[in-house]
Amino acid sequence: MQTLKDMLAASLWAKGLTPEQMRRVAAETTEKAVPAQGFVCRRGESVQHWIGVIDGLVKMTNLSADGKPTTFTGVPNGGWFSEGSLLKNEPRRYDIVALRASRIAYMPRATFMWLLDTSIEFNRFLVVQLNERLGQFIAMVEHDRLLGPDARVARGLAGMFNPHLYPGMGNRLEVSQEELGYLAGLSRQRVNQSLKLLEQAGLLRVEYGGITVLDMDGLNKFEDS
DNA sequence: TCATTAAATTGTT
DNA sequence: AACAATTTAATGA
Repeated sequence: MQTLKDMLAASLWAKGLTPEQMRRVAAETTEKAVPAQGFVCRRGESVQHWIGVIDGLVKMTNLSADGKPTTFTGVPNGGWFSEGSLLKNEPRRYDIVALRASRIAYMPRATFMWLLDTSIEFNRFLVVQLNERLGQFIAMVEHDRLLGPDARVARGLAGMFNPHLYPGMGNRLEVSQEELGYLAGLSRQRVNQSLKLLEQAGLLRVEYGGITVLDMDGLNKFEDS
């Protein structure tokens, strides 16, 4: 559990800001508690905020025509998202749902645009963030088609520890196996099997209410068929 | 602080 | 999907 101020201070993009810039950001960014399974924001809404996860875990998800939910990625503590839709000024394409009770930071569009206009550092950060995100999604398409369930769990987990997108993550992720199932698109039972396999491979440790990553590199390289 | 109970999560079928 | 086992959190003595 951390405060909005802590989170801002820990965010990479905030490091290059002047004290005045920092003050404005802190003053205009609001915080909201979202219960588990609650909507952080909905598909179709016009995008008015850049959104950060102060504490908790959210997923970017969508419903296919036949009602099957598809989760694209999870965003843990310290992650910011929505810059793409903000820049394009289009309606939001995905539902953002809290996987557990979370506290969310909302930076108004005006503040975001102002940072974009005044801070070189902020622009630099965004370029890196967009590039990382692009890589993440490309990799995800690849994985969904080429890798088996065990590897998908492995890569999905590894993706949540991306230091560019989600700085300051420890090596422990507090997420139930059920939640991992939502993220990987697998049943809880299958996730349970996968986690055991990965544990036997020495890549992570399965714990009550979460997992601890032991070998990030190994997770990224894990393959099966 | 310890014991009991309820709730959440895991492991297995 | 259902069930049992396990862990944590909450309660009260």
